[in-house]
Amino acid sequence: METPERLYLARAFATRTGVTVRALHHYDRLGLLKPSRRSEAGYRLYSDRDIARLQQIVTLKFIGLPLKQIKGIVSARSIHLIATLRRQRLLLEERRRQMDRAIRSIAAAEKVAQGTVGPDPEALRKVIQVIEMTNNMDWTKQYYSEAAQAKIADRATLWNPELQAAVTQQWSALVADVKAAMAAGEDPGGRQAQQLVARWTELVRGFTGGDAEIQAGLNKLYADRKNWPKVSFDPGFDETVHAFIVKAMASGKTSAAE
Amino acid sequence: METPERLYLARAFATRTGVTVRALHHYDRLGLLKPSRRSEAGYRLYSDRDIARLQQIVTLKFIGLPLKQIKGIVSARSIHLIATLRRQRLLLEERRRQMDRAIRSIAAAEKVAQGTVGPDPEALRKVIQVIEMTNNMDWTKQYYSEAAQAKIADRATLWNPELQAAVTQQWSALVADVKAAMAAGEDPGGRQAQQLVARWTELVRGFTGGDAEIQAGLNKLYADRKNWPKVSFDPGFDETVHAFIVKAMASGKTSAAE
DNA sequence: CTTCAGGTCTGACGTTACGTCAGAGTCAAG
DNA sequence: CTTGACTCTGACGTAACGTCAGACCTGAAG
Repeated sequence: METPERLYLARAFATRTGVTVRALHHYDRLGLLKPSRRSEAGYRLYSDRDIARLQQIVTLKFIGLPLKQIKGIVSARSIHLIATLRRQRLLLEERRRQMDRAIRSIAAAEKVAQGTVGPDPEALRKVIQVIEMTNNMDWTKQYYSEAAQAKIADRATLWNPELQAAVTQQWSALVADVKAAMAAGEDPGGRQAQQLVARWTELVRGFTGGDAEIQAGLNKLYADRKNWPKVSFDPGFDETVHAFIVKAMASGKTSAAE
Repeated sequence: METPERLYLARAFATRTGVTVRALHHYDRLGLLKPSRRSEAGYRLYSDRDIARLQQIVTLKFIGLPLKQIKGIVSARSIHLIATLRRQRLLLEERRRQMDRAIRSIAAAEKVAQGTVGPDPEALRKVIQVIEMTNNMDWTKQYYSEAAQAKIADRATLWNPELQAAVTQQWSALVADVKAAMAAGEDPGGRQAQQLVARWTELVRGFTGGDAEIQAGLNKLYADRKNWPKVSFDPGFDETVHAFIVKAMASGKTSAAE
């Protein structure tokens, strides 16, 4: 009989397919979806076949593919369809892990924020601390054994922003003192240096609680320092400082861990 | 003694804090982080205090806040810190659900794509089908009881893209026939109409498997049709078609479900 | 003193997927 | 003929920088 070629004007087509008219213009310009016809006046006329194509586009957009790739897939045959799907999944999974970390950090921050009263001169600082702390714990997790992780989580119950601030402060001070000692040409075996070592091991104990498993994880963590994300804690702590302490430890009788 | 006011040049400051020089320029222009001083030549000179501020910025960026909001938080006191955290968390959680759906869809698509051989004239179509199918199942989940969901998952094992294509095709054909019957002024009680009803109930049975719980969920789903996402399946299916079938069901003795 | 490598500055355009005007033409109805 | 409702194209805006490009600064080597 007759071809029931229904033609839709922009808005009709748009509402029927759930996109906006402007998006249709966009896809048109990109060559992603050109209407099968144009009216004399230049109006876009979409057919039912266009619906199918748009459907594909929308679906591929749903899984997060950029329009350029979508074009490659629906226009020509992209031999790499399977590879593309896989890459996209891995990419999304990575982002998801990232978001999980962010969400956990915020949740932790909300708890301490609830605790603070008044406006927030100090609240912000605490929130920042907690977010970084949570993120760091999340991030360093990979270096610890299951057992060590459990123990850390256990010890984490007695943690709070104030303590964190104090400890950070102590590390900064210690690092500064070590640098000063080095600048003064202090002997790694001397009494001065040994006192610094004592403060150092004391601070480390504050974190490990003297636990060997935690200490082992900490060593692995430090060994991989070149891969640390740049943003973390870090109170001026550098290679030379660490080297000095190690030397001082060796020359002293202190045989504590690295 | 003397103020140990260490000053960093752009690159030094950037590498030390893990951001790029260009990002520093950007934050400067936005008024988010202006270096405490400038050299005679106009070079940016960052101090240790700037480090602290940048640290805050980076941390807030980590939880996904836009720079504008970050500015509000670190510059003035944003009384809404707690509210901001909460909103941001909810937003991220929403996005995460969205991503989870996409990931599950891709995973399902990868399976069928593995199955297909050669290039992909047909593969794309299958992949699209599977993605939509998975997404729809994910989406419609909310309407079904736990028990119904289990049963659906059970029945889903005998599902495949070809079947899906065939069923979609049958629905389209049926809807077209119903429309034709209505246009012809067919009597809802007539034999023609009753045959249409039979086809209809048959197709519904194909999905429900005759299960009452699934049927109940399906009814809830349909009742909420005004909230359906525009993109889904939908073979031309509209209000008038449904009304005709309901009337035909009522006038016939067919007492099957709605 | 000149040159050269390497770092810095500002300004402008590119990116992603459209949203939001703005000015102008189209179309059916009153 | 005038509305009102659409449509079209072009241009600018968005977020957070990346990437030149052209010009300037600085310290060291020749």
